[in-house]
Amino acid sequence: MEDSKPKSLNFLEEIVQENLAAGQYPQGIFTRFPPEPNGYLHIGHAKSICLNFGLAQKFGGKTNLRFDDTNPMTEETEYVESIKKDVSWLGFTWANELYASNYFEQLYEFALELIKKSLAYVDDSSAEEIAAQKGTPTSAGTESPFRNRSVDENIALFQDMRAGKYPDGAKVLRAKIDMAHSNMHMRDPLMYRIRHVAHHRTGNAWCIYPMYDFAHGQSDSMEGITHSICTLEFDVHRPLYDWFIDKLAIFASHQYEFARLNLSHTVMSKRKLLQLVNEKIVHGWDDPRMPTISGLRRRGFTAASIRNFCDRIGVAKRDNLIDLSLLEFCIREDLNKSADRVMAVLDPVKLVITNYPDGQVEDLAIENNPEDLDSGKRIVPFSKELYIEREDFMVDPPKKFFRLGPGLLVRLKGAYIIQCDHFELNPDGSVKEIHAQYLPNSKSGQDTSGIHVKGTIHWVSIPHAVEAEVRLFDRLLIVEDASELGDDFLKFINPDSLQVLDKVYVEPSLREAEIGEAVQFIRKGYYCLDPDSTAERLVFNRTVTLKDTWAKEQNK
RNA sequence: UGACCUAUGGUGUAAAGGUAACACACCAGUUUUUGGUUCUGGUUUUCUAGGUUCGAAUCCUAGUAGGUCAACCA
Repeated sequence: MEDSKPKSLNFLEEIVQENLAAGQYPQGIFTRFPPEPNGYLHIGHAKSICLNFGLAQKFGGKTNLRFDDTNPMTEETEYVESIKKDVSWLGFTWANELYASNYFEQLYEFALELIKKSLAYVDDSSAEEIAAQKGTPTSAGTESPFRNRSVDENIALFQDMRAGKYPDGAKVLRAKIDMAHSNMHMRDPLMYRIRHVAHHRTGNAWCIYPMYDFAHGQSDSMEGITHSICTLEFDVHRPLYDWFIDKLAIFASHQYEFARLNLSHTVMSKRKLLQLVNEKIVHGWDDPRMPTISGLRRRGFTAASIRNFCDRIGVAKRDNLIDLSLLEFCIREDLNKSADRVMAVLDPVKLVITNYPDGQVEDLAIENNPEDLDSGKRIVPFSKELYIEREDFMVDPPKKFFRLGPGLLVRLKGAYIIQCDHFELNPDGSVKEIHAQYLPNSKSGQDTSGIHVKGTIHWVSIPHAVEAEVRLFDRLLIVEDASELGDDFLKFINPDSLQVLDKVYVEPSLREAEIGEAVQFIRKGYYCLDPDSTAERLVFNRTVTLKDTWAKEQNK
């Protein structure tokens, strides 16, 4: 039985459903994810990946991974590898791994075909001359003096271009359409340019390379792509996309456009991300502050959380600016269910339990995850001297401070209730050491004290503590919307986007942590072990904080 | 003085001419050995003006606002 009330479809799904209902694609639908291998994938690409693969999955189709490698100046195999890794990591399997460069010979034949139909010509004009011929959006262009060369001359010239008889920039192949067209892209667009540059896959086999517009649609067509989805700015390319397919009389792929993802407090364009890397504002493409897939992965985001995020943001044709808090919600939602809880004291202050026997150690069994009863328990050693969080003690606490202060009672997580009776200050006025007494009959799980305390705080036993480094990340930009900042965006970098804590104490179980494994530091946030870690020194990345209503309360 | 795309709470996204809803965010309460989690409730919405219609977020017209387009980039 079909659902009587199907979940509402997005506009792309509606299109596919209508096409299918009309019997247009009996073989099923085909989509493709077509990155240019000139940089690393970011979360905007993740949206496109989820859309392309998701559409095919939903309607029983398939998705190709096609590298749009028509510009040898900028493309490298390094990027191909990282892109494949990221798409796989996100959890998608492509039907075929393909390259636009696979089609160079066929595209060349297509070009000859258009020349023979008098629909393309070789132009000797310079780049500047061609730009001048284009006119402006509000005034028609002018025709090139080379526009009416004979078919035979064009064929000979184009063959010579391929044969390498001309230097870069000497000639181009142009489509003969309409220099007065209201769409600039239809004013005799370039099809081929000369580039005596080695290509990462075809080497020196070619010295002419097709432009995006002459490669993309035909590549789609050759692969039988039914739904070629791309971002809004390609909308104006669609008439040209259709024109080439029509004149070549090949399988009609269709292009559909959606609004790209914009995320608050960050930048998304490859150029700007590259700038952050090159100017060493971040430490690389996989810096955990970067919105790249590799950065998010290193930061501790799970593939499921990113897929979920892409699902929740939806898809439409209007410009959007997604609040970072939605991404944070998605990772918290995932990790809350799956991450084991551990204790780590980020800003330590010493606590002495004066009535606890010297030298005694208790191995406490503490639940790993209250959200997952199957996760079991782990052993955490408890002793007379502990570290607690500096912010969990106040000399003169306000009314609703449910933590430690002179005379106040608080529970040590998984251990005992304690009461503070004394503290010592450093010369600078900061707290040096806190003294408290524990209630021996208040042990966690076997509490007969009858006392209920409002607060529970985390701790680490000093003799058992493992020292670690913790890296706290925050939003990259101090402004929400970077869209109109232009190159000025560097002035709005958050100076506190990275904060390194080099003397953090974590419980000993963390010695067994694995790179990338997510844990929750109780009351502090979700963290994961960074690849920079060594056997001697653990380095943790903060993925995201926990929601903190106390902090919010304080800011009021 | 162009063409094309778009306009729904703070942010996104639904509602196929018939009660404007869902998520995030925010606020209040509940639960809790994490000020986490859970659960409950709440605040806030159809760009403007006309028109068609019994009825318009939806259709039409005109405005307004935002975006895109003039790389031998993709």
